[in-house]
Amino acid sequence: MRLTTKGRFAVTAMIDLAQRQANGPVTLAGISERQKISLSYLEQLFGKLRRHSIVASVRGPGGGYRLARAMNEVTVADIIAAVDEPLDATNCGGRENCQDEHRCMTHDLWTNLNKRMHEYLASVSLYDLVNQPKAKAIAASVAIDDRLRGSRRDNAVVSA
Amino acid sequence: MRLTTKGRFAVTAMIDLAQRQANGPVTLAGISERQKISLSYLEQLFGKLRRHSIVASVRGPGGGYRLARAMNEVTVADIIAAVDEPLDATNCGGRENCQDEHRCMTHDLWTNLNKRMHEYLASVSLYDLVNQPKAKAIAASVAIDDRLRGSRRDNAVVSA
DNA sequence: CTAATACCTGAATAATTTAGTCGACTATAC
DNA sequence: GTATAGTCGACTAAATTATTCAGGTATTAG
Repeated sequence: MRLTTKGRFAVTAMIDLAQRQANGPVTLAGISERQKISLSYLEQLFGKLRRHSIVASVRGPGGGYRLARAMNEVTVADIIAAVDEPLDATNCGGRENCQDEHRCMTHDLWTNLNKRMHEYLASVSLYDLVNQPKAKAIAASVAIDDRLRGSRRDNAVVSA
Repeated sequence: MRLTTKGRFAVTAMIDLAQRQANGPVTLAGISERQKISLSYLEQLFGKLRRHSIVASVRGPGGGYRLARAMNEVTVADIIAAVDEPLDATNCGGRENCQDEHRCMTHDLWTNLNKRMHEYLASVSLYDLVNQPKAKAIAASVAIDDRLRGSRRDNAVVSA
């Protein structure tokens, strides 16, 4: 699981779409203008989102894109996975010779963190983002945090 | 907050360091060989980690790197922030003209998700990663269990 | 039917980031 | 003094990200 500016564009565009689809299909031209993302880049991203059945297209005048499922059925993980395709199988993709004990151990630890990240992003839906009662959002993240043992929780900073 | 292969290299290297530092300073050459990361790339990464006071260096023969703080005082967010520097201030970095109502709203929603991501990564320390229940042993026993019971585990892909 | 709209596709390319390489230098242990 | 190992800077190759261009196709309006 990677989290890059590309995924950020996709999530931002999807939030825009989710917010506006009530009035019918949303055009990429509109998203492009509102979110300042180049139209062709959006076309590439939405091509992938469509092929992953996250959005559906309506062609012709008055057309555009709409969500293919309910808002709470679309997670941030779905969006990022659709757009980042290459799914980056870890270095030693399962069967590569992990001769060194320690090498394999580190590898396991990393993939485990990766898995947790994925679970977290899969727990946040488009619905959560758009209908964000702030208390709810915090409660959700705390619930996730509680599943971790012995971790530090004091440093805030959040300059992400 | 970005999560790229660069951050992955840094986290992997830090896990390796954390596991081995009990025997004294750990050399980059060793990490390079074990984790298959080019030495010079590690030098770049550890230069940043050192300048962020996450690791400390010991020069000369027998030297290497050690953690600058206790394992549970170093979070994944710390590591990634140190290595990914540019801290990617969101498009409209606070004071850019957010004339369109909707534009600003989407922006807020995005930064909120970003913040939660950061909080999550800040809740996972190096200690958590290194001292987690041995995935390997568990995986092995589960595999045996499956053969005995003939049960089917839907392997949930997670190929993040 | 025609024209306008908007999705769809692929290719070329610029910009940026990632990753690796090289060469010279500094501190320290022995 | 010599070998070890970090430190620094600059250069380069490869990959990814983002944009632009140049065509298409499906659908609606008139």
